Amino acid sequence: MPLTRDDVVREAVEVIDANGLAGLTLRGLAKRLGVSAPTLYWHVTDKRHLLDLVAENVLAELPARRAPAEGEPVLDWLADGIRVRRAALLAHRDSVLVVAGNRPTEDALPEIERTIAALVGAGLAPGEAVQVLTALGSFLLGDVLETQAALDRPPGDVRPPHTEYPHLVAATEGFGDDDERFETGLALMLDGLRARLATRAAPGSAAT
Amino acid sequence: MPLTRDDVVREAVEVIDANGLAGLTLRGLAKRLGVSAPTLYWHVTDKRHLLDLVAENVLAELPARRAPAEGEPVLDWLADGIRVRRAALLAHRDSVLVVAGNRPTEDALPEIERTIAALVGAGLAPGEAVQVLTALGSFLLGDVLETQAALDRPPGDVRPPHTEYPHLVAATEGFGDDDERFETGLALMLDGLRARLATRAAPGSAAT
DNA sequence: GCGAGTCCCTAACGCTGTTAGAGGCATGCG
DNA sequence: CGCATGCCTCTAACAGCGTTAGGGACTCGC
Repeated sequence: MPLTRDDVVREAVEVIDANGLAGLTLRGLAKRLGVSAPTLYWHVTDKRHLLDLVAENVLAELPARRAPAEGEPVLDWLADGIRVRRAALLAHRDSVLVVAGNRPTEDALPEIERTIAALVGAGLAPGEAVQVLTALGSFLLGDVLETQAALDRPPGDVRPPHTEYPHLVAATEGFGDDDERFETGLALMLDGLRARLATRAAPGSAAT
Repeated sequence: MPLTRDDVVREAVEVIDANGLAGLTLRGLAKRLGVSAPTLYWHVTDKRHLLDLVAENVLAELPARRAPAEGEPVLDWLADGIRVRRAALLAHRDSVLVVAGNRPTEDALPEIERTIAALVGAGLAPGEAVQVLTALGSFLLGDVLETQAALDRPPGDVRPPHTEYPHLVAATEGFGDDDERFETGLALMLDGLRARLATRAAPGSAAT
């Protein structure tokens, strides 16, 4: 059975997961597939193209998203979607470097539309809803980027405690892990959003 | 006058600004400096090392930060610091790719200490303060990453409007520019932080 | 005068993405 | 049956990359 494009993409994902994005070479990938390097150019136009397909493949792992359930708070539903995305990104090494810069794929549009609809339904202006959604996306991207970057450089990263910085020392103790740090940031944004929605839905409970 | 390490780093920054990180090659950089490629290894141990120095150089452009003025709201002061950082990152192409993964430099510590101190003074636990600060940093990084990635891929990026997605269409109209999008996200996080501080400073104005 | 240190050079190695061009192998058509 | 057409793969090779080996000037302190 001949090699398919999907075989190539899947193997590329495995290589990246194992060796990082920098560890992905066409020759190495070809060898793993039992094929010579130029052969890959029959299945894929470019390395850049291959990476686009890899990004698509990673994002396609996201489970299809349900609409918010009846009576379910919109913000809870929103937070859940972000957590799912974060998990998907964290599941693949260097995922941010691969995914960043990709405009949303055609088939991601329905979900974006649905999410914006939910936010508009909650009281946001359409443009505002997109801004809020993008901001959440930026935070997600930055968080995963830092988390994965920290994983790449662990050797001897312990710094001698500087007693001259008392707050910093105190902080490193009650800091928590990556998930906790993420949840703190997410809570911040959602709380801000909640406050904003409150001023929209009930503009003073008296005026207008 | 012989070449100095600073000459090399400064020229590297210029090359990245002009041609992007991928456009930086040691041979090209050497030619611009009127020198052969291996000569660079006299001034710098590695390309990786050079990039570390570039990152340091970019971050060093940040103006020394003052402590919050008497009576100045801490959150305003905090927001200002973030805006300054964003401007510095946006001023250099691919800055996120260069800077990401660098643990804070030794001489960034005093400022971090000062910021944490301000947040703790406002009512946060030390660990919490670091989490909040990191979250703001993640958002900043993600925002700049997306902004710069969008700049790298502008050719024919206009998508035909899909009338099947009414909210999306409505949203693209009132969307605003990059700065506005950033300010929306920043406001979200700061509002969330404000709400959190309110519960700390005055824990119920009745209980406890 | 001379060793040490500084700053630069040419030559070359192994790797990368990528192209040129050819060949085998199945299928469908005359 | 013979033959052409697509599919899938190959070897050979190119230019460019980061990097190393080794050497050669030129300046300083002794």
